[in-house]
Amino acid sequence: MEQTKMRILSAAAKLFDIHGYQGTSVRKIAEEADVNVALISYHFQGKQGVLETLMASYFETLFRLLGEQEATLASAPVWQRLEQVVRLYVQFHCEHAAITRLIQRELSVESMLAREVMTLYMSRYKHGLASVLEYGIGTGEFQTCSVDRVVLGVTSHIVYPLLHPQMVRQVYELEPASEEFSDWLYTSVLDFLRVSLLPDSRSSTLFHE
Amino acid sequence: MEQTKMRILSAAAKLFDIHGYQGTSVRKIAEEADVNVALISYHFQGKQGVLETLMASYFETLFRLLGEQEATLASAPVWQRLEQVVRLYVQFHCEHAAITRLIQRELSVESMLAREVMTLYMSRYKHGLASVLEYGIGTGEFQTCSVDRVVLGVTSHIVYPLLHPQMVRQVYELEPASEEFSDWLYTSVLDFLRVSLLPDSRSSTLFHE
DNA sequence: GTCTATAAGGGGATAGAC
DNA sequence: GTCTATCCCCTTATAGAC
Repeated sequence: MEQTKMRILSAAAKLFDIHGYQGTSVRKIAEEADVNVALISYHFQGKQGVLETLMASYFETLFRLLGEQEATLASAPVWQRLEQVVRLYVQFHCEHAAITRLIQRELSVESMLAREVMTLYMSRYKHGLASVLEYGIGTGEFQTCSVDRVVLGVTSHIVYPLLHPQMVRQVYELEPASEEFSDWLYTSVLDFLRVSLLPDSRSSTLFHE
Repeated sequence: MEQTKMRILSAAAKLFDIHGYQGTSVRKIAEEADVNVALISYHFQGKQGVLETLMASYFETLFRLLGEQEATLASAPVWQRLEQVVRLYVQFHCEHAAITRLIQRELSVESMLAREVMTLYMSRYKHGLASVLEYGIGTGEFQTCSVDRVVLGVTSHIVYPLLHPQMVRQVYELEPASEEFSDWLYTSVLDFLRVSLLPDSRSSTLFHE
């Protein structure tokens, strides 16, 4: 049943986030989902299938949202488009913090199981931001700079705090899942982009080749 | 024997980095170290003891280096002290990239084994950077800002690329272990700090409360 | 300090009944 | 689609010989 698959995915997302992928057994997932163990293999061909399904659905959702936005903003001024893309990235990561954490963590394991699947997703993931930056540089509205490095800077800013929610709670006294946190992150990243991309900025070699 | 302990620690650091802590078995560590399995329990009271020893030695080394630097630079101008502290952090993280990756990854697991041990280390870890910033703000040489947020920004910048060495290789065409990468990271972080801390910067709300 | 042998348990996956 | 029972492998840790 479709409901069973959803229960398994929810339970797995929760436990993978708390204990890590390797630290979670299919038995624990079944228990948390209140579902028989064998159903995990039946519906997802095993534990790795659950992970891959989670990742796929995460990225497909992000790409769908990016596509929808692209359609409505295609002719808007480039800075406004950048603002909207950044807002989408920040909100998406915050809303799906647990899976973001899971993906980023597993991605840092060199012998990751689903590495081939991931490289494809990551390339489209980067392109969502990079394409707007490249367009702005092309029209001369943005300073010439290394797009790759700016994208890495933005990603670091957004993702790193999500990787350590307990630190964010202590240091920021902000709930990582809250709207305040999301808003603050959005403002920070835009400031960073302003400094990196807009001319009339004071002399800085930041992210410029 | 002391050599045996070192062989185990080296092997464990390598395998934990490649496969993750949970993904590495004591048998594989023993094999990689060319040492009998039982010696891991004998010398480190089990697998977790190896992890804790690695983490402890990592932080003790960093804190010792910070202390030595503090002693020689105590009376230097604050911006120069900041430069030296940042250089130390960047170089240290790059030189010990594998253990940095391991620690940051395991730290993002909510049910991490050695969490109590870690919180103590992390507080001193942050203080190394924060103390210089606070001093500079106190003398009025740095703009008033949220020290915690600047420290998080710096940490994100340094650590995130190290978490994804394969991405760095593709995107930057730089070897994450190389001196060029370390130098670039140093320059980037200093630029970031200049924008965040020094007055006469163009209007930016970045990291200011 | 080092080794062998073994204990005691948990892991993922599946065959076959319903 | 769901469940039970089971297989087989690998895990960590340790007792006891050397």
